[in-house]
Amino acid sequence: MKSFKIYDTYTKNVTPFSPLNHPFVGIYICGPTVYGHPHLGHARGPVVFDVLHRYLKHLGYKVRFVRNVTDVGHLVNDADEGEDKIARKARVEQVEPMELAQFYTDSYHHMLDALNVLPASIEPRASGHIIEQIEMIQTIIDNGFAYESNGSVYFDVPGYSKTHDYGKLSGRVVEELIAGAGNEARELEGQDEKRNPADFALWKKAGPEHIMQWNSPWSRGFPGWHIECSAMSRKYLGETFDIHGGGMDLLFPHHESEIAQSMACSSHQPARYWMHHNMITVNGQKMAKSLNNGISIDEFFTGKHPLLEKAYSPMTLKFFILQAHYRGTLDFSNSALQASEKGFNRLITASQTLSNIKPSQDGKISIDSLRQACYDALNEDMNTPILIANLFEMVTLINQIASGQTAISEAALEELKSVYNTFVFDVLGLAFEEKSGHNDRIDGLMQLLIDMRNEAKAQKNYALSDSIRQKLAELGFEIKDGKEGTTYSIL
RNA sequence: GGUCGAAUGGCCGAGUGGCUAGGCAAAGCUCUGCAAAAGCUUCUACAGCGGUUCGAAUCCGCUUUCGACCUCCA
Repeated sequence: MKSFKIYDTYTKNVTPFSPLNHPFVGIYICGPTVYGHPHLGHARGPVVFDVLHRYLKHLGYKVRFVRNVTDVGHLVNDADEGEDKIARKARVEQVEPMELAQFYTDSYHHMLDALNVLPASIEPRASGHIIEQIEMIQTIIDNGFAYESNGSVYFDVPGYSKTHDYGKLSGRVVEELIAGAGNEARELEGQDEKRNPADFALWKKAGPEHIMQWNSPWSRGFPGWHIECSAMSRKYLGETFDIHGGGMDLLFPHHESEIAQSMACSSHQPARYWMHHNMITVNGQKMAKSLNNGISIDEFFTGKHPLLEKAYSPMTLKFFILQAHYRGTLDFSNSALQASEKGFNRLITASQTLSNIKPSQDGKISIDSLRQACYDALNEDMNTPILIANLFEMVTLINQIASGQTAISEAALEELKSVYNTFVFDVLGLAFEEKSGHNDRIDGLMQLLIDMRNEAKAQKNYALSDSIRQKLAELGFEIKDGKEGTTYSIL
């Protein structure tokens, strides 16, 4: 059996995964900045890393999964100048900053619940770790890698890069960053506080317009962009932990700076593996606020957006995401979503079919190779599309058995049930969707109608039987006549 | 402008040198009172031009088109 391998962005190789302290695995994922409702693109990271979380658990690891909530520190403008994003929005909406952060954190959690994402072991907030951030900044200053300037503290990139490789993760050339390459066309405010344009803020002195501010040795202010993740991952996972994940757009400067901060603080690489998922695009372009092409999660689930032909369910979205490899871009389109919707239904219906299958003495089917193919797919850098392809092979097998075209032994059937349900529900984290609500009373009611229709059929009263079928279809119930009897599903 | 990446059948999307996924859509057949569901079958693609090789979607070069990052971003 192949071992679990993941693509490490830092070394740019697919490398075998082995945890620092077997069987424990520490994972840190950069969570959302809670200044707005989540959009479609925000769903990808949680879904991708949920599979990682679930698969590692399935493999027997004890996982501590940390996902932060950024409720301070991200600025509206570049160059470390400008208002805190959250504070700005709070002023606009006339509410407490923390009220706003809570509101959008809840919104984010609603999305996670809908997508059946496992809860994080720890979900730290940046605003709750100001002390840790200040301590870390002080250590970096003491170590000579940061300097104070007018109440703010900046990381000394040129100084750091004399002895360290700033830019390795994101493929930047540090000399060009130091020279300010790419900044020529931009008007950057407050660069005079910095010794070098490549330097980034660890602490910012707050002006009176900043609602969120804290005391520090340097000024009353707020922490910089990147220090929160370094401080919180360090606190909960240690100076070095196993996997750090996030979107590819965080590669630079966020993750690059995290590495620098950790190295400057403790001479340790923060993460042993860096995993980055790609973006969801709309018409080939990244979904982003600035492009005004964002579809909020709520709009997606209700279908209320000009780009949407209809509403799509959370599981359709999850399945859509999992049908592509996490490192490739994934382009949104209605036809692709509708294909995913049908594919997901096929997969989930097969699970129900499977539970009704009867084993046979002369069954010759073996699913050993299919099971192995499932593990191989995930072991090879979490290739969920190949895993799903293998699951569909099982679906065909399940349907063949159910229609009597082939037979399966009791032992093989148990194995098939175990493998299929494990991967569909436990590892991929897909779930039945209670559209109108399957329950005992509906089931009983439906059985009554099915019996009545079958009686009509037996009496060749097709007008009545077709009428029952038609009326049920109009109500969203699909009647399926199989060899083993009649079943129904809710559309 | 710099750095990096992508181009696969009607659509989505795997696949890194020979065995050429999977889903959706389409067509035919089986089953069915008729349907639906399900099964079987068919549709065999790799942007273009060169090169390497016995053999290339896969490696190399060039061209074209597109994208990401370089600024908050999942």
